[in-house]
Amino acid sequence: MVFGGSLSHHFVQRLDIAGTLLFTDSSLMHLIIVESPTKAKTLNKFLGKEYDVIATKGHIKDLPKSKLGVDLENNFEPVFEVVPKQESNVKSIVAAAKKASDIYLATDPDREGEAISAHVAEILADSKLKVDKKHIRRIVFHEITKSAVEEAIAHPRDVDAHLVDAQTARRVLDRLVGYKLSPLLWKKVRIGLSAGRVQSVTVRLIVEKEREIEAFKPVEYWEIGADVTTPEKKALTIWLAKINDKKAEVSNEKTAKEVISHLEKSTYTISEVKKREVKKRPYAPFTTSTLTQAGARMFGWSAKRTMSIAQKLYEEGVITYHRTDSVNIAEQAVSAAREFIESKYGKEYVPQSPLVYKKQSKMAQEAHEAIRPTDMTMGNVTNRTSPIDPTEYKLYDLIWRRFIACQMTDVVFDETSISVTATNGGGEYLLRASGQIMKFDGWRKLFPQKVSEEGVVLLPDVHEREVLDLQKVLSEQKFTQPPARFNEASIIKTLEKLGIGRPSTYAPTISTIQARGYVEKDEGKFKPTSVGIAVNDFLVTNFADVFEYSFTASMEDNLDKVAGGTLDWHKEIKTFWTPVGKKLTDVEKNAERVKIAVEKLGRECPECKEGELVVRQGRFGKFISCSRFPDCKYTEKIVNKIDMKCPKCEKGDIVMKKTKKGRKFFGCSTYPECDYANWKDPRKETEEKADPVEKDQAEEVSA
DNA sequence: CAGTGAGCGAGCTTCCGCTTGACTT
Repeated sequence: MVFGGSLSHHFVQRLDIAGTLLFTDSSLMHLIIVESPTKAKTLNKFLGKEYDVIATKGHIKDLPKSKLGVDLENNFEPVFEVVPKQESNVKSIVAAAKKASDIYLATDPDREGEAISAHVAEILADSKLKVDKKHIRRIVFHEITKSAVEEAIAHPRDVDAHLVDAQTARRVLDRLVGYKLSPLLWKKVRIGLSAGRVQSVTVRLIVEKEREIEAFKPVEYWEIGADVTTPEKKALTIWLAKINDKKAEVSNEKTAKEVISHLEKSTYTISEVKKREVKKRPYAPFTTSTLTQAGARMFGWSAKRTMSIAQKLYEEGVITYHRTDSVNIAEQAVSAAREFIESKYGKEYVPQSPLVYKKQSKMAQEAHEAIRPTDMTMGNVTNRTSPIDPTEYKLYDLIWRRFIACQMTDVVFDETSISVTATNGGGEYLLRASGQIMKFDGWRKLFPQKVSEEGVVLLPDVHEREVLDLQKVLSEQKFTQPPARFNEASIIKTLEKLGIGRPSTYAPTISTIQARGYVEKDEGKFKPTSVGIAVNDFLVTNFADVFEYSFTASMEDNLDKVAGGTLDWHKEIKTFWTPVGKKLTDVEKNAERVKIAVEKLGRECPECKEGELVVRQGRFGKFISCSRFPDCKYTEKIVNKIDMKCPKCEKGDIVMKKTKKGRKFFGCSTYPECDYANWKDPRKETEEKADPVEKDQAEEVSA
């Protein structure tokens, strides 16, 4: 099967390379190497049988896990080794290459993808292949469509050594920060801790937010308004906006009482009625960041959960790749969406020209498309032999609606703003009411607005110079609120804005900082622990530059220079590491061991009767011990009982615990007498089998 | 998956980013 003009061209080229061999060995093929196995499967389906597509499943070479792998004495020379878990996969790639006449390295079109291609090329160069090294070429495509692949194959190039250098620099920098500063923490704070360019700054955000909250002083203010009626006896509520032509600021009870007494005696006249049309564009299609934020906001899911469900949808072929920072959409998908919208909702819901979205982050690499359904009609989800899992459907439906909506017309509101002057009671006051009425739903057809949302205030029909009857002056004392703690959605949003972390690392980073005991979730909000605060202050004090919020952004600027060939990567790393390395030696030698704050319980130690019991944080979470440690070694466990007897011994209570990695599990309180243990909440086991949707909600409540 | 803090001093912990299974006691 010949597939487009560009391929026939290659066919000729291939004959030149391999000569008559092709005619005698029909097993020789064009090999395409990609990263994702699902992508390989898709490509294998729509490329002909002359093509073989195989996946690297991510990086195949990396620095060793148990060593630094960077030679500080020798210009930061890194040691990239085949990743142990990838050995068998690498063998398959080499085997496939041995059957190939030419090889296309089609890993993702970004820094990491370029490095993977380089690593594949290195491994293949060391193997005995029939194909000449010259015929291992690099191709890139941003969409998994036939035309994008055809176009890519028509324009092969060599691996970009500068881009690979940029990846090397990034990798070496992260390794130096992680593997040099973590051991420093083991020495100065506690064993098993970790530091890193991304995780430590994420903890810093949470620690500093907590400090803002602690330092916050509520400020009193008064909200003042009036219930009035129109000449037609229609009710209307208006709110104070200006006093004597200045912004109304009522900050204490005395002023409030004065204003209220004036308003009670005032005459209310409508001074202005303004009507205007307001349009709102739909939201951009999902990226990893916005998808995980929506998963948290709409379903209460953790980023990890949203991503694992998205992974399944991707593997089932019903959505595009879910680890992406791009809002770009394949042209074919846009046309398909427009056709679908017209046939299902009508012409008036299709914009004149397709809507184009601009990247949300300056640091976005846009190696993939936005996250979207692969079939606009949902046919591949609804017409299945076995029905889709309800939880998967929930996320799929959200992705589908967000995408279809992103190519629909604006929602149009009539916005009315009524200004009312209140005079003759002492002082001159301006009060306002505003409301919106939806005139055309547009993309809101797929996201109906709830009555409780703003903009659905219905206003009576009124006219300028009409006089209103005062029914009641309204007043309420209020206080400004402290800033909100981060939750999963807002921390991911902030990281993305700062350019810190990547789509593939948002969820794992959140898991890591919890597993290390740096932060805890309290009703879905992140709070720093005493260990998190101690480690953060130690790192920020001693290595201010590295853990600055802007560090990653300036690193990226330099990596761009490396990628452009105007900066040598060794030089970049040397400039970075020289001062940090010096500081490290100094801190290692001179810094005191960090003391971690303990919470006092105000209870005497039952063993020595001298010390006070305190809550300490160990590697496995919190526990109670004597303040006189190490003189007194008394400890007490903090048990988290759930209301259930152990099903195995029927004597102990079920308690909730955490593993070293921070994963929750349920065990028997009489351990080690009884060794009952379960990953899942034993109370929910029976419900789960009965109703998978219920299970889903139950898990979230407990999470 | 059954602990924790300090310090004893054998051997180990740790990073970010790319990608999936292999694990489920």
